[in-house]
Amino acid sequence: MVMPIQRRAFETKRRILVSAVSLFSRYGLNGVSVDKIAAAAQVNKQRIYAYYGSKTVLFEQCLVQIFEEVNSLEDNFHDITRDNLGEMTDILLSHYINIHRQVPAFWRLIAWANLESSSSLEKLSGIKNKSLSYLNDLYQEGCRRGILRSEVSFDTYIFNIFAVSFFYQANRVTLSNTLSRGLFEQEGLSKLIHETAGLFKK
Amino acid sequence: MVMPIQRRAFETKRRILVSAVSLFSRYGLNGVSVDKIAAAAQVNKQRIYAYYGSKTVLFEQCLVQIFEEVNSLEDNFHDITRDNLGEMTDILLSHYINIHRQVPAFWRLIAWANLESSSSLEKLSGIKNKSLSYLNDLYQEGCRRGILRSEVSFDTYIFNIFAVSFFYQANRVTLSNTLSRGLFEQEGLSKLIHETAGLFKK
Amino acid sequence: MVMPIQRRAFETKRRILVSAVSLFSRYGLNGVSVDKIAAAAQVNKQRIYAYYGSKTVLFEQCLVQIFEEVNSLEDNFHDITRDNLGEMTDILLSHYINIHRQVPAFWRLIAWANLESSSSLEKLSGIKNKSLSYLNDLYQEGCRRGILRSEVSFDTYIFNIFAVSFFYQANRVTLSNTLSRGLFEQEGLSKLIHETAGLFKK
Amino acid sequence: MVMPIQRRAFETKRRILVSAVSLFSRYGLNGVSVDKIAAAAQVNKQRIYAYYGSKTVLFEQCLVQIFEEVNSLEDNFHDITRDNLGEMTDILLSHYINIHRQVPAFWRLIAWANLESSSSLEKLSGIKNKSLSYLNDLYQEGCRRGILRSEVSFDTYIFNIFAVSFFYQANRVTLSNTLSRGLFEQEGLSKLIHETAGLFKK
DNA sequence: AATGAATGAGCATTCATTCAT
DNA sequence: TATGAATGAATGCTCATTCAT
Repeated sequence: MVMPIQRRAFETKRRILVSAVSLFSRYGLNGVSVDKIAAAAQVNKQRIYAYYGSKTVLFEQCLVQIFEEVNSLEDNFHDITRDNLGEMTDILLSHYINIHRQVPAFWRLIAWANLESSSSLEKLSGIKNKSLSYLNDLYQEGCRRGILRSEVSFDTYIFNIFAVSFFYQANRVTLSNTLSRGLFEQEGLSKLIHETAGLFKK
Repeated sequence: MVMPIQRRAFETKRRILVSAVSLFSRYGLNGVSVDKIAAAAQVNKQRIYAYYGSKTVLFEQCLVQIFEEVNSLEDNFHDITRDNLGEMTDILLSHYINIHRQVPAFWRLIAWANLESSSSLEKLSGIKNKSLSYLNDLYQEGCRRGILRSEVSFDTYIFNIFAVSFFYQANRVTLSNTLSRGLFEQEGLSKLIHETAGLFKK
Repeated sequence: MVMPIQRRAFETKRRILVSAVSLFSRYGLNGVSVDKIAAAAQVNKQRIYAYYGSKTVLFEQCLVQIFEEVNSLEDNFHDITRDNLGEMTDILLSHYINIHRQVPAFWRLIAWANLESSSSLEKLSGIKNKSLSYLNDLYQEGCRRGILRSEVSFDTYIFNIFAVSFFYQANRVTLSNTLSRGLFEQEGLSKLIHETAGLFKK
Repeated sequence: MVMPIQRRAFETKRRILVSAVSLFSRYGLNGVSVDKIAAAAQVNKQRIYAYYGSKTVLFEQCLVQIFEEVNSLEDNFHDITRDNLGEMTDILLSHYINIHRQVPAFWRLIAWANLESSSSLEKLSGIKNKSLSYLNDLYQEGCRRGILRSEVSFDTYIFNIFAVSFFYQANRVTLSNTLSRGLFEQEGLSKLIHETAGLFKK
């Protein structure tokens, strides 16, 4: 009693990707051997080359995969509505900081890619964050109503949010040695989020 | 006319460090072989082990080195005085973005360290940013005079500045594929700096 | 409008052989992968095993194939007749040198086979050169008439012709580095052919 | 009690070359793995790269080595003198056929090189056969005395001798299946040598 | 007849590190 | 202090061959 052939192949390919995301995010492109990915996926090494062509291509596919995964976690932005625009920034900051905490593969793969990729990663261009236009609409509404600062563009707004949440996770090791360590305890984080969110309120 | 033996050893050790900073920052701990560092420093490989013990220790020394280097570039904050507190944030943002552009080894080594270091990098603790207390004084003065927002702590202030400048450089590759590419042209950057600085003004 | 199934199989088998001859002659038994033959023949790899059993057997079939091909090119020896026996050797030398130039797969496969084959290549025994007896008759006639040297047997005669023409092509790379390079220009070749042919004339 | 370091290294390098000549001549560039050479030479694989750089370069060095070896076996041409010019060709033919029999690595490496080398093997240019000018002198003398055919140039003469002796060894496998098998028995060979030598006598 | 999936061994080359001088 | 020699384990990738459909 065997699996239908396409499904089996599909699962093999999937298993490779899952293992690769996990390993690449931890150790980076150069830190992981194809052998180890194959072992982790319980797959013959050759399958990796049959399905992905090269280690580098596999790495890029991992990036695409993690972006899609994280994108699909953002449906809950619909709890931000016209009625609680004042808390929008708090919600977004908390959301992204949480994402980076719960899906560390996200910031890690991004960081590895920025360091190790010589290529232009054009495959990512296709994965536009679908929430952005929705958030933009809300942001404009907030400005109109005088809740948010209309002299600050949405581009700057979202950039700051991304920057703060990414930086907070991605630079823990160095930051906790160079800035105050309190930042990484619950109280410090709350203060950071609250005060940063305040920056955008009128 | 030969160099005294201690001085010669010192220069050898130094040459190793300089080459290592350059190579590690570009290719990371795993991306660089000891052979290549030795070749770049025009030094026998064994010298590296004699002076630094292991590749990992050498990498950590590179981090310390780059932090010290960058710290020494910050003297010029003395052009921020009580008379131009309104432009303080613009100056700081521009300064750090410039540093990251001119000394890419800085953010790169930091990024590698955050990804690759399992250790706690305690050696960095010693290198407190000596400018911070000076900037803190200025910031408090700005708040008192009503130029800056007194409900925002200095911790949050400096964190945001570090985050924005680091993120801007370190995530170029992925950002230019996922956010607007205009960000990385002159006009986009000016807008980002100006609007971000505005956030901190009352 | 589909091909009858047997004919289709026949063509598949043929396509494999043609691609294999081309690749094996260029890169040898060890230099060619079954995958590449399959790709060149636009055939599933498994077909090769179905039709030929193994890579080695396929290689031997290529040898047989090229011998048959070259044999079929020799009909034109009928332009050697009793009336121009004096030019017989010139014609033969030119002919074989031309063959080796135009069908390099011939000498190459022969050379590979002599180097790589541990087996005795008995399959080749069946392919006797059908021109040989015809040429033998002409040679004897030439001897009788005093045009050729009757103290030289036909075996020696034909061996010399094969040797010179084969060696000329098959050792170009090393010869042009160890003997005179002029050999491989038009003039040098003409001289070689003319003088060698002269050896056999009385 | 250890060997002086340079001598030890020299022997290591030598051992690699000897093993490589033996293996490459038998199985060709593609048929031999660096691992096997290292094992045969009882040497760490890395040494091969330290001393020769790559498998290809090592192969080329093997060619150079075998040419030098064979060249050094030719001193005995001094048994050809002005007194036995009539037997010169017999002696040369026997000599080279013997060389190819006793040092099969010679013709085999040459054959592999002609098949596998994409490069131009310019390293061989340096190793001009030092006997050639000596033989040329004798040949001219033979012509003057009316023993040899003055209408045949030395170039053609030596080419024929090289061709026959090489072809006789290098094409055994295919020849014994396509021409008469008697060639490769003692009697057949004697006849071939005697009759071929006769071609060059007046 | 034909195909994609799968495998285990092998490949050329490089690595971090230690040894001997 | 400085160096070349040496090592054993990886590394990314390919191979000939077989299996399942």
